[in-house]
Amino acid sequence: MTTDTRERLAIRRSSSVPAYNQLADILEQQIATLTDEERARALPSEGELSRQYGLSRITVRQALKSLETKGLVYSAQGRGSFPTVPRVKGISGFHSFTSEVRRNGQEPGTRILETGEAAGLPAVVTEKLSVAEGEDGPQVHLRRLRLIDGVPIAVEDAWLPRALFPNLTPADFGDGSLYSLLADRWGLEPAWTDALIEPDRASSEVSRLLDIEIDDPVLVAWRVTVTAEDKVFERVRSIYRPGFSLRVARYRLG
Amino acid sequence: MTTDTRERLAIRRSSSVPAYNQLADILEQQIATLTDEERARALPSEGELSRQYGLSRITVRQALKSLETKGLVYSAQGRGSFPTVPRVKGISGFHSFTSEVRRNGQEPGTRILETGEAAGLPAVVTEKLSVAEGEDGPQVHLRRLRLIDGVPIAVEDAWLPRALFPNLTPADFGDGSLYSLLADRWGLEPAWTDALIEPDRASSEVSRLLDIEIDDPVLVAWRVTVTAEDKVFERVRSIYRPGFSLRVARYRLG
DNA sequence: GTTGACAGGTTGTTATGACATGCTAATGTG
DNA sequence: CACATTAGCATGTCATAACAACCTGTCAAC
Repeated sequence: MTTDTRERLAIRRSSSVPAYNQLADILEQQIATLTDEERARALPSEGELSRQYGLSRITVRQALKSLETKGLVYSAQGRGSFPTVPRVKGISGFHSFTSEVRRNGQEPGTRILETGEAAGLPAVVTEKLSVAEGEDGPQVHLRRLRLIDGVPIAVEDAWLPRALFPNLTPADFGDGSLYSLLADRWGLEPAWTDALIEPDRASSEVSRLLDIEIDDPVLVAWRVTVTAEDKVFERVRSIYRPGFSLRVARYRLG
Repeated sequence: MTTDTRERLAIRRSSSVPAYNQLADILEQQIATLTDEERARALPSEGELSRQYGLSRITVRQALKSLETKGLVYSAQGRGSFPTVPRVKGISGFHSFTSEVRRNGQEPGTRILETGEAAGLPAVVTEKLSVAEGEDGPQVHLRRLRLIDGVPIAVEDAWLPRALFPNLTPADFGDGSLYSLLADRWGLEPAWTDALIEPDRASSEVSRLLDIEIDDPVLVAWRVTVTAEDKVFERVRSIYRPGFSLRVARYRLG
């Protein structure tokens, strides 16, 4: 197996994708297919990878560093680099709902409840997410119901700043992934999110949408998502049904 | 001011602290004292910093990269590096409760409710945090009530693996910061955390401790914290009172 | 059998150098 | 004045090199 498989996983120097990114992708995929016993062993050493892929050690380290930042591996001086152990399962409210539910082996669903435009953000949003005066402005609004295997899981209100997405219209909100659309048309991707999570009781409207009782305990998440260049991408309020667990995986401390 | 101040903030090459860490600390502190207008401007360029501190560009980049990983700055090719904008306020359930409440300008309090030892983790914990068979083992248990300005905020159950903290006894749980103790005695620090957050109703016991009504909506957080080398540091269940917002700041996506 | 020194392998830190790529503002041209 | 070009500066990528710090297993000495 080895030689043949490895040949296909070579770094393309002509590609516009940096070599360290290509290597990181290769390693990430290899790690994903490891058995539990193999995960306990060290990855090939930096020198080994350097030789195998014909890259300098600096480039190899850059690839490993990016995997470490993602929380996929850790390095121990004198010992080597090792895959980390995934510690929680479940759905995160932070990444793409659709792809995450699907990766979890379940069927995601989305129903658009309402779309529109607004001159600014509602007061609750500016308060919860401490939006500064100058940061407000025209928004595109989107209200969706999220489902897993047909069961309503959350009511989501999203506000997208018109300034960042000039030609975006409510008509663009189709079946496809919203994030994919925004990445394709404007080349913008979410990189970070800040959130506030609080307990609350279901209002009559929410109870109707989520098919639960009024006053049932729900979880409310207020999020602001920014790009790598710290531009606000969207602001979201999500209301999750009781019994649903929000997953916060690989959160960096310190 | 300039010359004098900058002289004191020099990199000590004899120190055991790496130069890039020293520079990162200097920059982090400088950023913290910037006015809003100054925060909109770029930091000194890599070449500038390189000259100012007598470091190679690689070392400067390493410092900037670590600040970027923390979410404090971002870099834009062709333009420079810039401080990011803090987007949410509040208390995080993930870092040191004491220091975070204090930084927020409030007075933290902790009351130890119960300490003890156990042969293993309770079933709820192993289930929620999907603990593997071999990963269980003797634990030191600690139950605390957390307060802010005298108001009870959360009931926290923490389980620390005996294997990682050999000589730890319930008697060690004093007034001081638990994290500081663990760092001093065993040289271990939390680096990552995985969490599940879910809504629930207050039980009679919780309602008594938090001084709320039975069935009030509360927020339950299940967390497992690991060191940089992916060793389980502690597992915690926290139950937060209604009205309290859990902050998840600078969570990396993608 | 236990201990200690040591060799060899591993990651960590730092330097120098070169070129690629992207942005901005000045310059020049119509 | 409006617009295209361009020089200069910023970060991004990648190579080579050297030494430090740390860990593990081997082997000799006790």
